[in-house]
Amino acid sequence: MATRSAANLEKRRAILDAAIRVFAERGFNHCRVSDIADEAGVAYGLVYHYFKNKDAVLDEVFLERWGLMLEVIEQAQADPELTAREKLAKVATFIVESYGHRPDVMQVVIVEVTRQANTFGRRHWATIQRGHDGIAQIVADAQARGELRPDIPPSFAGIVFYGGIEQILTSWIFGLMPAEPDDRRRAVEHLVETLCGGLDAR
Amino acid sequence: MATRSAANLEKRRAILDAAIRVFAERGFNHCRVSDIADEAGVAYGLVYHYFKNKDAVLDEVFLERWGLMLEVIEQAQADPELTAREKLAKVATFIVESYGHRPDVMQVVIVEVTRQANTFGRRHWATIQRGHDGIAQIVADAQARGELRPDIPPSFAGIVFYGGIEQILTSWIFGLMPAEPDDRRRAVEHLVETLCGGLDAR
Amino acid sequence: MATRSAANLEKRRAILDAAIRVFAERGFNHCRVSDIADEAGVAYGLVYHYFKNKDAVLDEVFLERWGLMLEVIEQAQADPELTAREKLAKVATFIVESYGHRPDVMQVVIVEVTRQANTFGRRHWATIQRGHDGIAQIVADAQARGELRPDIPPSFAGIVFYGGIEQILTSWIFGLMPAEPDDRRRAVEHLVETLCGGLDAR
Amino acid sequence: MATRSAANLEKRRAILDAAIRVFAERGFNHCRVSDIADEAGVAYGLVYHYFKNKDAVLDEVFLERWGLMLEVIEQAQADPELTAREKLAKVATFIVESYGHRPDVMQVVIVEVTRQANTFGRRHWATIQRGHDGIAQIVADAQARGELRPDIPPSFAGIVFYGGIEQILTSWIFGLMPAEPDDRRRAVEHLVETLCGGLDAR
DNA sequence: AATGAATGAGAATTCATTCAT
DNA sequence: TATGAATGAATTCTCATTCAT
Repeated sequence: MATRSAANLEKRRAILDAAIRVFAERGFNHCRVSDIADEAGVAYGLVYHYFKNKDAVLDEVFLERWGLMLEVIEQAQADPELTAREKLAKVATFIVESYGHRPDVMQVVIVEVTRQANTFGRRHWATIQRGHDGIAQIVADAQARGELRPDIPPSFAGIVFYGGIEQILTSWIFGLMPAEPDDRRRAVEHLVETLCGGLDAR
Repeated sequence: MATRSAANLEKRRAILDAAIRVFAERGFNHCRVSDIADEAGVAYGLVYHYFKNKDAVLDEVFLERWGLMLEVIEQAQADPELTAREKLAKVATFIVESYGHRPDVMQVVIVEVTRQANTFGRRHWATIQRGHDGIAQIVADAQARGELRPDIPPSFAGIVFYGGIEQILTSWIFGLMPAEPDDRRRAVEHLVETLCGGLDAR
Repeated sequence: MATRSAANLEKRRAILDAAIRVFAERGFNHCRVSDIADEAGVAYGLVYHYFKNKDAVLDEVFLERWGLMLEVIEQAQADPELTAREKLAKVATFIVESYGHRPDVMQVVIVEVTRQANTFGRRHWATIQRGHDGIAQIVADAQARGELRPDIPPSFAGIVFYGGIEQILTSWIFGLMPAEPDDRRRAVEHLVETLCGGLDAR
Repeated sequence: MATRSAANLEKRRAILDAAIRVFAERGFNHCRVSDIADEAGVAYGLVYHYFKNKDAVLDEVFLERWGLMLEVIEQAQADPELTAREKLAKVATFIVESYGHRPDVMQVVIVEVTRQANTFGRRHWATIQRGHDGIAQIVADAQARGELRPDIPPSFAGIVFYGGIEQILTSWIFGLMPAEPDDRRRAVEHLVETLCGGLDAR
């Protein structure tokens, strides 16, 4: 029975993983449900057995990954040991390394969901915002401690920070910038350094 | 003949303006060519007389506006009178005030083109990059003059700057932040202040 | 073994009863086999254990009830004690009271089978006709006895009688006429009186 | 211009006529929209140019014919020269001869619409009822004039009359009774004679 | 007897684009 | 320049049925 259930979950997982691959390769709108099924090696109808429709597959791909990110943001924010810079670096590192490990997943999350302001982005707006808000909270906390300057609205900082990361990943996704391990590490450093230290010469 | 031509250009213009309205209202993918024609008050086929296809209409909406921005960036970059901060503020102001004057145009440009990494964004990637590059150039120039710190790659700074603005506009477009004249002014100030001054307390 | 079998028949019966409910509520074509199973509280596949397919379930619902009606018609026809009017009233009463007791069953029989001339109606045409023929026989017998006029073909009378009842029940099923006990009693009286006595004033 | 318009209407008409043929031959549910288009000799999409969807085609086939019948009923009812029997005969004759001239149309109207209590029948219930009501009005008028007995509710008589005719046509449609010109003439006579004169021997 | 995962055929609908007038 | 009728490719989703366990 446990085996049965596990086998079933395996098929469901296979569909999700196949979806990530074909969504990343062809884009959500340019792949058919049958492409997912073929890639997963299952029958067409099984996709609809496990998912309400094609949208629901993408929803789950997004929510699964975005949920992990939200957890990291929350942990970072709540960690009393870390400075604001360390917290922001931790968040940025997680996102950037997510791309390092699973560029396909991050491509789907960003290209097909968060940047699709008219469709999936709008549907998941609240969830997406929880990410911005978490970053904003990190900033607000640091402002309250006097660690960061108080005259920039935290929500604004959160949006700019996230916008910056998203643009970086977009550049990687489309091969406009190298994304080797060192590039990724530097991206985090530069991002934190830019936003916290500022571009001004000292 | 001149009158005739002017009348023709008027119809062409009417189609473009109508397209902006319907693209902004329903999104490029959710409006039909006939919606554009209806909104413009012209016959279906006339859209195809003036434009190769539906894509070409959006292309032109995008290129028209993005071209203006590129000019502003170029002018700012080349202006020897301005500091880096002033140049960045000029660019940011142009974008932000473009949204103030024509939120529909900017919504179409951002939501339907620059954020559509798989379709229009990819097609116009080179053009979009010219914007990032212009900003990068402003940073590079300032670094060479010792006005900005030299250890952040200018191209990186350009991407983060643009990513930040795009995210701000996206928030405005979807009503997640107020976009009144004062909000827009402050957004520019905060953005420049964040990126140049940094968030760190002094 | 007997207990086992009884338990099994109970499940089978539960499926049939569930089918009647969902067929009546949503219509045969708008309910899935899983709806029947859910309503019966059994697993999907069990429906296919007891029935060849979805059609077979409806077939049985129909045949079960229509068989009862055929028996009543046969009994009425064969009863030497009854006049033609009494026989027709007996048949009409049975149908009308079937609706009184089990409106769901009669709805399914009429809406999903006898009126479906292209599908189930056609399949069960012979069975349905046995009803018309039984009524025709009642008329023919009465004509032979001089009780009814001989110049109306009995088969024709049977069709009109049945068509009249079916239309009455259809009106009830869709709430176009009240179907309270008194309405039902009067419907029988009026039907027999109309067809035998005629509408002409005397 | 008139030619153009006429040509267009011709195509529309061709689609309707083709639909009647394929609906009659295969049944509404068993034919695809492409069957209609093929039969009409037009492209698939043209069906959707002239009709909202497949349902709308059947709706129009029904309404066109049923409208004619309603006119005949109204005329008959309003004609002061006619007796009730003559009025009912006129209505019955129109229906029966409609079948004589266009058995395909009447088959579609009855089999695919009026008998489809769960789908099209329900949608057009109000329109269908106007037919029953018209007949009921004929009966009511005659009762008021003392021409028909007053103790049978006119609405009831209308339902039985219509149910009788529908059942007759259904028998014809499925070849269960001959429907030659003489059969049709006799059907009208027998129906009127049965309902007005009654089956009782005198 | 009982379960429910797995299969895959089938059909409506949309809409960009063409083209005759 | 202007019209809008005509074309037909493309894809989702449903659900009856099968079958391994």
